[in-house]
Amino acid sequence: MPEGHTIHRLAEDCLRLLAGWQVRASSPQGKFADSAALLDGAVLDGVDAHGKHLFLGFEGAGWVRVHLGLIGKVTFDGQVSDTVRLRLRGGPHGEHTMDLRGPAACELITGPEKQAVHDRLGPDPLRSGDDPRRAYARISRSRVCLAALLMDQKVLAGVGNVYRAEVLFRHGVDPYLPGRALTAPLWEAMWADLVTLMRAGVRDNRIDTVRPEHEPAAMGRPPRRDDHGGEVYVYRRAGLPCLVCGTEVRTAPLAARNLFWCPSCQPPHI
DNA sequence: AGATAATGTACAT
DNA sequence: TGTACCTTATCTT
Repeated sequence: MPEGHTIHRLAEDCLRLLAGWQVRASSPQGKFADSAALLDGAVLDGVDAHGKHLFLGFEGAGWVRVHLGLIGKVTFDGQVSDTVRLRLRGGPHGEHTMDLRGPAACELITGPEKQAVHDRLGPDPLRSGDDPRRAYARISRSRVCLAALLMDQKVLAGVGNVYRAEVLFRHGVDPYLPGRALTAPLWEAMWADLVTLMRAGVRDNRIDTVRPEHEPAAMGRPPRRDDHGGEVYVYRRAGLPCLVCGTEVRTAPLAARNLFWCPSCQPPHI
């Protein structure tokens, strides 16, 4: 379930369960075996997350950069499996196991290489101190539509297909609005909303975006949970009635992903 | 701007 | 058995 909140939650979990102790590192699936051998016995001494990149720091050995891609997953349940790219076992008595499966990237890098990743990413709503005006400087100069810009990690880091659809809906913004037509106050509001939504996402380990007054219970509808466990307005709800106005939610491919929106709550610009 | 490849799982047919 | 997927790097137009 990889959007930015997942990665920041993983960083917290790794810090809590594994950091500060020597780890046993292995690669049952094999692809990371050489690097795992270098890490084996090192102390995990730092974690970091920026957008959808997770960094695990090992004393004297550098950083492991992990990107989950579309299908990567991390579990802490210790189930034996031969599809595990990287297994870390640690904690005070070696009782915690982190298993990484199917990542798009898992590589051992240096400090400067880590910095180069930060340099090519935009501000992240989950990194306190990141400046939303850096994103706005690019958005306000672009003719590309907002739905594409919100997913561009050079513009804004951490937002994926769910948060882009939901933040556009929550602000009544047409996904096809060109970036240059977005006003500064509206961008400030969308950023502030992303900070709130994504922090809740880290806390709950899932994406919930529906305001209490639109919860199915409050609307007299039966309770509903979407496929990924959270409550959302439009993501993957194509053809279903909008939770606010009842209009059918629409879908269309945009920037290689399925976009979802409500044509009456998010009316077309001009 | 679009098409494709890569990786693992879950759910539909 | 097929297909969708909370992604993106790398190709071709």
